[in-house]
Amino acid sequence: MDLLSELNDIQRSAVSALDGPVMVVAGAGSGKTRVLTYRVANLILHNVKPYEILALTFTNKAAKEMKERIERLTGPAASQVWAGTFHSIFARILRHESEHIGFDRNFTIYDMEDSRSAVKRIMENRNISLQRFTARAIHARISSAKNHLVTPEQYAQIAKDPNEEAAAVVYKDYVRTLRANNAMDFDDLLLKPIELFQHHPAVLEKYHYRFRYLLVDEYQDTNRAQYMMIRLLAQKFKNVCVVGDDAQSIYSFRGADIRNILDFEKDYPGCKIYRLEQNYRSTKTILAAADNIIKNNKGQIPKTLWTANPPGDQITIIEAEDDKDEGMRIVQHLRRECTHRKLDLKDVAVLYRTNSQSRSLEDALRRSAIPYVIIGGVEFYKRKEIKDILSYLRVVVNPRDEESLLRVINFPVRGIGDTSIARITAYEKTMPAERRSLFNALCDVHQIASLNDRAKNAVTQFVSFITKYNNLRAQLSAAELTHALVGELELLKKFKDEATPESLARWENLQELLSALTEYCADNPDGTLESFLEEVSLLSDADQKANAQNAVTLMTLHAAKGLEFPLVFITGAEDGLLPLYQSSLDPADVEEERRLFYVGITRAMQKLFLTHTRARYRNGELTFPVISRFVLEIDDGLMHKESTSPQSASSATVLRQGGYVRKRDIAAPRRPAQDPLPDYEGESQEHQSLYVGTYVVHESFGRGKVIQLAGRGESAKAVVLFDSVGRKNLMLKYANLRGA
DNA sequence: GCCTATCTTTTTTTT
DNA sequence: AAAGATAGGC
Repeated sequence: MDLLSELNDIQRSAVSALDGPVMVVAGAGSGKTRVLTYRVANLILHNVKPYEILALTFTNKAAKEMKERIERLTGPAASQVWAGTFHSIFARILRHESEHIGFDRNFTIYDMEDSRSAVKRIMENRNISLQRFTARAIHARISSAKNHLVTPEQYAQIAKDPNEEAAAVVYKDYVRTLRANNAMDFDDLLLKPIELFQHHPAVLEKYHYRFRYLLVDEYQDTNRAQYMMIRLLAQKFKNVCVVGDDAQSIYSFRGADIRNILDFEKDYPGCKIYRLEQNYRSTKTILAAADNIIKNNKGQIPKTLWTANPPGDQITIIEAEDDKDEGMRIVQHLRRECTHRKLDLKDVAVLYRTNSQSRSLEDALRRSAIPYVIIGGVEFYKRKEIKDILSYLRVVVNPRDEESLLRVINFPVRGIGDTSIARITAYEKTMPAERRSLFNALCDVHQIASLNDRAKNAVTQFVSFITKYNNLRAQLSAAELTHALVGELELLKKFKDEATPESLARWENLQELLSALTEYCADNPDGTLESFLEEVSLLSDADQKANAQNAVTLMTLHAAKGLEFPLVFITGAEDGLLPLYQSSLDPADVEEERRLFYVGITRAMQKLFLTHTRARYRNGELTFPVISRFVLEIDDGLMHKESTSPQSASSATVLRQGGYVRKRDIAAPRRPAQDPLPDYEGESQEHQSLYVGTYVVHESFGRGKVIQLAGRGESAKAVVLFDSVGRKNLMLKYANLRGA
């Protein structure tokens, strides 16, 4: 077959260089997926065994699509290629090699919620103030340490401030707890294989031969642990091909290290480097705008993307009144563009920075009866009623999983409350170490003198319930077992009887879980309950069921990575959202936000819209954003502004000098950075003199400095840092502040 | 032990 | 706006 004729010169070289280290620097839309799939196909055609090839992708969906494409090129043998995410591939390896690292092969995979709740419990046990340090922050530090391959011991040594000292203490306990629970968190799925390979050279050797050829997609978003894993696996044969684009690195917040791509040459001397610079996806206009923006970042690998595509239409900037209006305008343009360009709804993506923005967009689409799918958001498997059932299943599979056990021990309510649990855990502490676990303590319930009979009975019943299903695993399929378990708990009946809209939604969700399991068992005849639970834990947002119906896609900018759409709307192009306020202080963070915006823009093939609002609700508070600084980096000639709606004709738009729209008569002096309360209707006259940074006097708290102002009129609030009592949140209506 | 009403806090992206 | 924490009634 003439595989190579469908590629351009550089793509062909990258696909043809079979042995040795290869890096492909692939700009947006330059056909990097094509290179990856053709490369695998080419390896197979050159008699490399499909099962000796490991392709690590960013999502399970990408892996699945890649395998399908390879299969089309080379035939059914391609199904033996190892393709998947780092997490799912190494979870499989860990189960296989579990005896080497002291875990049982049925270990549970903890998601962030589980991990956080374990951290919280440890903090409570250690009497670490949850006021001072949130479980969330401590867990974030632990996770970051793990991603940078820092052990608890090392972390304790380098801990400087009280935050890090607290985290160090918790980190040690946390590692112990997870081991005791026979559980691993997401980070462990990367860390444990490294430990395994480092401590068991023979095992590593086995995988050197197992995975003779390595391919890594989205290399710019790998973290130190992933980097180390590749290095270990590639050590022997050095057949490693990485593909990435430093301009699209958007995951440093979870440890991704751009150095991995920048230093590839140093790490793999003699490597071949190919640069894909021809973009096949977007119009000249869209590509030029993307380039305008990204060149404001320092420290990029220099490259010039070009395209043979036509110039296409200008980018349209829409200024909406508020988030509601934003949704309506998008609907209006979406309809028009779909008609003019003969596009389907599935050709349209609406992107946003934060998940919470999806609400107003959904409302608008629903009102207009336009079908849509949301990628991510509150995921199905994270909903309470679903997680409760999954927790039961996890306990059935792994009774040592204490997080799940605590979640279900009193759900549905069976009279085992906090007091009983405290008594049981007190008993647990007296147990001999080798069989000490919460579940074993429950089994010993009759020896716990402090427990009353009612609680004892409830515990006995609960234990026999779990034991029964634990034994049934051998006879029933995953779907049958879950059906029986849900039936015995009578949850469907309970939800139906309650008959509130929420409980009916739960009923539906539960039914959906049961059908998902049935489907899973049909697709995977030898799929176990364990494997189902693993698959569910490692699903990513982007793995969500393919867009079967013809519907508009709504998702975050992060989730859009790797995708393309003829028509793209990027919403909330406002300072505070893009870049996000929290990220706008550190220049390195602003650069990452800029790359995120760049990723969004380069998703668009034909036509791009950028929307921003003059007023937006955020966390229940009305804010008045200005247009994103990133939009102002685009050349004026590449965009035009959608005329303002009639009702806002009098609005004073804040623009940079020489901006792309100039209302004839706006004088609107740029409002000072330290803004008084917005005062459009003349409300809140009484607080006109209050600014961020001014000092005020409160009757009982004394003198303080205003550090934040929010809301207006009746609901106006201020955050004040008092000399005596520290930070306070005050309602201006009641606070009675006076100037100092 | 459990449920409800009422604060209080949060305020990002995710395998 | 929504989730979480706390307090008080049954």
